[in-house]
Amino acid sequence: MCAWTNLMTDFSTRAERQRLVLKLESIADLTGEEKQALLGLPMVVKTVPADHDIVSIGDCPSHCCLLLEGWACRYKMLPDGSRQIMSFHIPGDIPDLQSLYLKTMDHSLGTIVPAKVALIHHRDMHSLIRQWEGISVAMWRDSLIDAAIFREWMVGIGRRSAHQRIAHILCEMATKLRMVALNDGDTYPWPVTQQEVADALGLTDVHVNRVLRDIRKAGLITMARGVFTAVNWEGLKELGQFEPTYLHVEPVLAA
Amino acid sequence: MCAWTNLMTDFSTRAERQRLVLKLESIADLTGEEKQALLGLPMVVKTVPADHDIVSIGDCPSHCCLLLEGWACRYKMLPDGSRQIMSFHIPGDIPDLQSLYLKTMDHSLGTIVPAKVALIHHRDMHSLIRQWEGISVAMWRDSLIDAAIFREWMVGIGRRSAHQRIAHILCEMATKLRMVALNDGDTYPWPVTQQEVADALGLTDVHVNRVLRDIRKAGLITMARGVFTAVNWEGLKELGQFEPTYLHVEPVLAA
DNA sequence: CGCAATATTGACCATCATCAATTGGCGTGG
DNA sequence: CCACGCCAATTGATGATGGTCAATATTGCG
Repeated sequence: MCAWTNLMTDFSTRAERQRLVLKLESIADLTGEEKQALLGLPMVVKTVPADHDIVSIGDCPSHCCLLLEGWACRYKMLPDGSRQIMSFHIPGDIPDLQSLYLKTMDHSLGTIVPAKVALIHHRDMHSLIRQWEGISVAMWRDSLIDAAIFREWMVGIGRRSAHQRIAHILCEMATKLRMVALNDGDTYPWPVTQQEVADALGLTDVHVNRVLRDIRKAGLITMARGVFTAVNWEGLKELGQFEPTYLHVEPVLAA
Repeated sequence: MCAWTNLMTDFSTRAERQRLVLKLESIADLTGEEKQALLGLPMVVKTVPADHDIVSIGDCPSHCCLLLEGWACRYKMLPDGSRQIMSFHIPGDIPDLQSLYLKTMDHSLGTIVPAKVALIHHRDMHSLIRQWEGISVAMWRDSLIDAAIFREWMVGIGRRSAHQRIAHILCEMATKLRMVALNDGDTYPWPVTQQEVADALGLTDVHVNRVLRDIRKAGLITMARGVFTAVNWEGLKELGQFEPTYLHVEPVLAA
């Protein structure tokens, strides 16, 4: 049951294909030819409502998906009905790149808010990777950075307090949003419910609520109506022990 | 401070290079030429004592490491001295493949017991990947399976009880050991201390001890002197909610 | 305006952490 | 061969972080 069948469909605009170039350029160097090749990549654009799967566990997708608008998350359900969210994704991300090499999805990818995604056929992606070294390197780096973020989340869930975890994820998402210029000053979009934060951090919604109140009262952030502001960025970083090395934003020094 | 400088060093034997072929064949199809290419790969063998880093956080390695003997783990230390282990590795694994594309280590790789590793220069690995499609696919799959295991651990630490987590990790390691024929019947090597299990699962050593006692008393396992036996494999799987899909051992159907 | 989803707060409780002491296994050296 | 010492395993007592259950307030939205 793919949520996007029967939904609005269109061919991609140039601006949308440009998004992919911008994303990959942020993680590896690309030649002019490589950028041209990316701009020629066939993509089909679909919209997906909030809280719907883009790809579900057990699926064997034939396409990768580039997130154009909205937020998504990867998650797994447990037998008792609880959920673990394993990553949040923002525009520019390619959350199911892995389906290129692992046929069966071992988790689901769902929207958090209404989203627009571009579907890229595996065949096309494979031939691009085969042909262009720079694109291949960018894809490698992207999925390895993905894994690095998983590891950092494990550290948080395993060894950090609830206060530290929440501060940390705010820092992480703020940094990721800044990298693709999706924020305005110290203010960031925050379309995630407290229940979703709880599912991401191994907590309950009730506890997330209390901790957010503490962090607000401590004057580190404000948060309201889908927006969060880092009032005291240094303090927030310190509370969350945020050290962005694992995001590997280091200047990319060619292949 | 590389732990292996000044330690015993040697060129690899054919059997050791064969290990790499076996590992990669277990995750992707290789042609005869590709296997030959792998057997020709220059490797230098080193021994590393127990509890020493093979690569440390912050390092910029010039080599990848193939684990030949012993167990290793990837981990991060926290400011308060606590530790999160993010993966266990057994012979055949290439735990720092990521250093091929991400210059700086964002975590450390250390031994659990005395180990023997083969070092492969990035240059050689890169040229192999560039030249041989099958080897490239195997490497991709390997690092994506790695990421899938991280995600599964997140699920455990975030949402499973201590009993479930411990049962789950026993199932996982048993399955991995069976895949490379490192066990004997229902008995598996288990060189990991309770403290290390605790650091992997986000628990304390004391609690791991109590939970292991429960699981032993329930007749699911026995564990002693570096060896563990699955007495009731089905029961253990059920307790741990172990579903090995995420290990992607599905029959590999060509590229 | 009214419903539904989300956020918020309170009271109580459980899992797991902390602190501390004891036991057992095993290698080493006298 | 046995005593010593070290490390890991084990057990007990107590406590704190975060979970559960439940009620109420807000907010967004048609």
